[in-house]
Amino acid sequence: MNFVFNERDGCSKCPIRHRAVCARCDEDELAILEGMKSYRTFEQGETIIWRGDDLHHISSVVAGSASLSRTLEDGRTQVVGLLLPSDFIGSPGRKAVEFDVTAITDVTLCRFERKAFERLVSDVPHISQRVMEMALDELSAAREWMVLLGRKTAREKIATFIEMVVRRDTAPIHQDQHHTLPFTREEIANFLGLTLETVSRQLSLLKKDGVLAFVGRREFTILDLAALRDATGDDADGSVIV
Amino acid sequence: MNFVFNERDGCSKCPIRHRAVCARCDEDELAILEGMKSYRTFEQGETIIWRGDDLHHISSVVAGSASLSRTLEDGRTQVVGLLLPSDFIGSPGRKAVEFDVTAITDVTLCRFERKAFERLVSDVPHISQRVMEMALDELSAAREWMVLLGRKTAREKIATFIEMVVRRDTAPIHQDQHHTLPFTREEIANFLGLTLETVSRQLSLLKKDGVLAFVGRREFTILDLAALRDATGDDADGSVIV
DNA sequence: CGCTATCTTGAATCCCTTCAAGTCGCGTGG
DNA sequence: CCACGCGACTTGAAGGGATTCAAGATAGCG
Repeated sequence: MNFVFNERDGCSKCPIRHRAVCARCDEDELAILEGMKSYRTFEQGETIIWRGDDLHHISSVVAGSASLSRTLEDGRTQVVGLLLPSDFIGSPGRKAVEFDVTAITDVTLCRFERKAFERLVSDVPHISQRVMEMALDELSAAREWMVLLGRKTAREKIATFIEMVVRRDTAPIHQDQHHTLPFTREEIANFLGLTLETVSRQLSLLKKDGVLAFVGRREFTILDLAALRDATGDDADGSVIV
Repeated sequence: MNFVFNERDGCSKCPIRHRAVCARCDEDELAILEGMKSYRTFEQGETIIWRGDDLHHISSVVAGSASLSRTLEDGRTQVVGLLLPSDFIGSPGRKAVEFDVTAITDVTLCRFERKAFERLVSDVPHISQRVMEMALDELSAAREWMVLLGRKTAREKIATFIEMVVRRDTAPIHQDQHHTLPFTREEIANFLGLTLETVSRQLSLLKKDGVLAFVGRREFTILDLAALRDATGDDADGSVIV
């Protein structure tokens, strides 16, 4: 299941073939997409598109990760979404993007010219069905995050974040597994609506409380999964309804 | 353009005909929907569906308004969305709802049995296209709200909220127009991630600063639109990208 | 006209931020 | 190989904005 991305390969060998906007397409439809797509890469830290920029393409993240964020005039910034492989950038029907998109790691995008993609949305039901599914999933995730931003304490935010990172890595979650934080303290802070100092302090507290153990600054293991779950503020059952 | 809802009328006379999930449907498709729909009403304050409940229907709000919210174990609650006429409740493809849905005013829903609606999503492209559009719009709105919840001060939150309420009423916005807050202080607080006392205090401050004038507790006019805009923390241009 | 839910205002507290000073760790170049 | 330098991180102390707790005021309704 571990594909390595190679531009030369056709769509059928694409690592996100079964999760991206093309997931429901059959071979014939895939052939159409094949003729329309182009790739572009961005380096870590590079801005992929600025808020307000004209939206020439609808893109899917093939490899790497990116963030969606908004920065207020005085510099406060809030991350409103993470884009992982298979997630898409840009909305069909919108001429501009509403958030800054920044490459967290090196990123490869599979892009479609926007007008052409909008025709696909009209003509190929499998496309609109899949985009609908993905948008509804994103919407759920965004609302879940709103609860965190609006009502959770710093400790609960951090615990929820750690649990999310770990769940991305492995399912089901076990104790004593090794994990890596793929973000700086500042990125975590902008994601959780905190300052980087508070993030640092709360991580230290979780460490002091014997919930997490750190090896270096980014590598950690969970020592007490129950305590971590408890600290999230969510219901005991895990709060994840699929 | 001001339809009054009457169950006896067919879909073509429905007040949300051109905005709801059926917006893109032609007359033939509408005839199918006509045979599948049923109405149900809820009284103000009534819970329409609880988080975790089985989702038997996909519904559209025809009249009235409802809120989507989550309540943590200790009672903290966060409103994650407002449902106004034409907005839908429930996601095709999901067996349960993830948030509590509560009637803010008396509410009338137009409902489709979920399984049947999911077949529509597969068979009628105009449905999936429209749901896709609506989900993408909701997603944008949710992300915009995440910025507010994560990074704005109490004053900025209140100013943004007032501006939103006013924009719903009238476009373009003028000073000295009369408006009504359709929520209690507590509902506003749960929407903004604040306490009701803070909401009250900030409204009093805006009044003292000559930005708003109140007639009673819910009725107000804008005295200084520029100051209100300024207080939102958003860019001068209004931040609304369509 | 009085009752009650809603709202306002005050005072104390607390959690997070801000400001400031280090420490750590990693890559680079001597 | 180690010193150096710099970005990332940690920790402390002070400050502030929002919450909490506690009275009252107001308005809308029977």
